Amino acid sequence: MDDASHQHPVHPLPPGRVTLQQIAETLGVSTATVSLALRASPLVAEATREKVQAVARELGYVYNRSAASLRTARTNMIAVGVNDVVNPYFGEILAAIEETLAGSGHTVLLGTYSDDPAKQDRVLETLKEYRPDGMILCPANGAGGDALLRIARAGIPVIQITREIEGIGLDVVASDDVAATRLALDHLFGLGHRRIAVVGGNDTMSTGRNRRLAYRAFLAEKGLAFDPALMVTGLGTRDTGFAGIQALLDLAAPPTAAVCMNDLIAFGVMMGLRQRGREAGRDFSVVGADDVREAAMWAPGLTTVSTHPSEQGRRAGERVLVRTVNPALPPARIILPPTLVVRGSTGPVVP
Amino acid sequence: MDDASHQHPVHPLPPGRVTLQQIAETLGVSTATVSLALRASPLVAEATREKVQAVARELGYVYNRSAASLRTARTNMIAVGVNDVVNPYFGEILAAIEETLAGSGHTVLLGTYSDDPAKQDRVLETLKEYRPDGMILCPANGAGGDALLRIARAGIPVIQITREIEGIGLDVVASDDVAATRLALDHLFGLGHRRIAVVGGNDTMSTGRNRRLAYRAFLAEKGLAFDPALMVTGLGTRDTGFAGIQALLDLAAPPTAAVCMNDLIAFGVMMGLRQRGREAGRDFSVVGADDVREAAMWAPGLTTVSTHPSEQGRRAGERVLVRTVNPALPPARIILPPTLVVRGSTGPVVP
DNA sequence: CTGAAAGCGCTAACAT
DNA sequence: ATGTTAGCGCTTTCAG
Repeated sequence: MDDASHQHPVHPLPPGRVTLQQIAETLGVSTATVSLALRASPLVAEATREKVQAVARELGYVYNRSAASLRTARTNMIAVGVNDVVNPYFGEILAAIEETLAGSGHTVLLGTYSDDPAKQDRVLETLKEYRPDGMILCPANGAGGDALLRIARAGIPVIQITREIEGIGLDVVASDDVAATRLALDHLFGLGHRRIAVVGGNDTMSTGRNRRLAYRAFLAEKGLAFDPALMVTGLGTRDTGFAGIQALLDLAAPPTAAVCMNDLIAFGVMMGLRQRGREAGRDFSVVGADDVREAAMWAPGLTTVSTHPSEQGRRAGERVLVRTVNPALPPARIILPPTLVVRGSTGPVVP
Repeated sequence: MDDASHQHPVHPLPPGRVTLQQIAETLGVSTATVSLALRASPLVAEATREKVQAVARELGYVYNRSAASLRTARTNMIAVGVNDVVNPYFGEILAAIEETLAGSGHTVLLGTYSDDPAKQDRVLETLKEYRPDGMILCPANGAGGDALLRIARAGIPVIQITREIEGIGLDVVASDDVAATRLALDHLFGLGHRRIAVVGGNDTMSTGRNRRLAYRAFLAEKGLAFDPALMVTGLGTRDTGFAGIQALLDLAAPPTAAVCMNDLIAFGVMMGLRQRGREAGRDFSVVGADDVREAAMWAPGLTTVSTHPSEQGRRAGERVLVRTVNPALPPARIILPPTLVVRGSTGPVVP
């Protein structure tokens, strides 16, 4: 009787894939042994382990993580959701996360949503179906907490990064927005600036809200009047900075300095200044935020408040792994202290 | 008799996850019906479909892709392997790939390997185990074709992007290196430059090799002597450019212009020039390659040969999906024509 | 239009 | 130290 012709009554899937089973049959051992041997378990004899691994290599065996995941309910994937990977800030965060996770055998599943809450919800829903062991997310501008909470309730650890939906009780890794704002404003104040604009941000995300509140608190503290015309709302793009500085310079009483929500905005401001025949650091002072690599490369170099993006990524990676092991941990807010980096784009006020 | 206490003799996995089975039981239908209903199959009655979807939502059901993948041998994941996501060139490629794939229901699984062939091999081996439906890879500098071929032989479509291991018969999406080099050199030659350096690249990857050959061919064609001192070897980083231009300016007969392997190198060259009190476009001409977003933002703007990174990403994404559907397609080389973008960093030769 | 049954490839009890 | 067995959650024949 020809066994081979009978053992697979239907075979709709592409044949030829090597499985544990086949290794087991080739060697006349059980699949359990092969499974253990491939994972170098001490339960299996040295000699068998070597034989199994040799045959596996010979047959071109490739471990099937889908199958293992179904059994173990772990995927070794961590989903990362950010707005935009071209933005160097998110690029640095993503790179740091990827590097941290790779070190402990985890792989990044990536989703992006361009600061669009509806798209964010769709993307996160999909990522969830892959059953990642955890997720690291930067909430889209204006997004509510529902999507994140649904994920957490499905048993997947969620780490918020950079921005936070307040009060939903999920881990956060971010930079201290209030401290960052104060660092920038203190620096400019010390240089003699009194009319200081804030460019970018809005009140629909935590960073914008916190920093704008800190700005108003600072003004109040120094006895300076708040002028709404000095607060330019906008997303964190070069365009926001470029357009923003034009409007500010057209004011009857223009500012002498600007604090920007991020470095990209600051680059836009510096370009806009140059177009108006002015030079950052000489005629006008500009402070950025984040300290992306590019900030040091500009001429003049950009004075900025570093929010340590790589460090944020690393910490978020570490945190998600911790939560993977111990899901019951109480929520943590890991708020990194920002640092002022003084370069050439700021200088004493000119009358 | 209490059924609930007997139906699961062992239950080592965390309980409480909602499955198809549970939806089926709640409604008194079969899992097959639920499965079809959730995917909106026309085989199932409108009314049942609605009931099923309502219950699914109510119970907080989350589709388990690991389970589906095990059954269907498709994961809807595409693995992307690049050297470094902080590099804006790869950032743009990655973003374009992600966007293209998301449009057709595929998710990106990310791996990076910092131009290290050994790390590349490890990363690719891991990515392979997730059984992505396809892979888009930029080979590490100096890597051989074995790793890529092993993946292809395991039945996973492989698309090489930007760089290529020649002669292994796998799809490629890239820019025309020879044309790019000619575009840059013709531009400089037309401006009167005769001593033109080439900064960055090496002979262990296709782009470097091709462009350096094209450089020598151009010199020969124009009857210019080849001076090895004008060919600076190095990776595609700002540092390579910064150090490279210093060495070039120290030469007894320094060049009057430089063609760089990519924009990052060109930025480094421009910084190095500035440090020596020279200005790109006035005292020395610099041409980059790739046209990353940042190139337009410099002052002066960088003249560069665009290799259309977003377009490469988009095409690679489309190609991998095509191959997913039809794996037997003959290998294609999709070579995009580069474009010269003239900005301020080049000018007539100064004596 | 719906149900029954088998099985994707792996791991974890448990038994030997 | 190794084998037996069951089952993770889904999709797909095939029957009705």
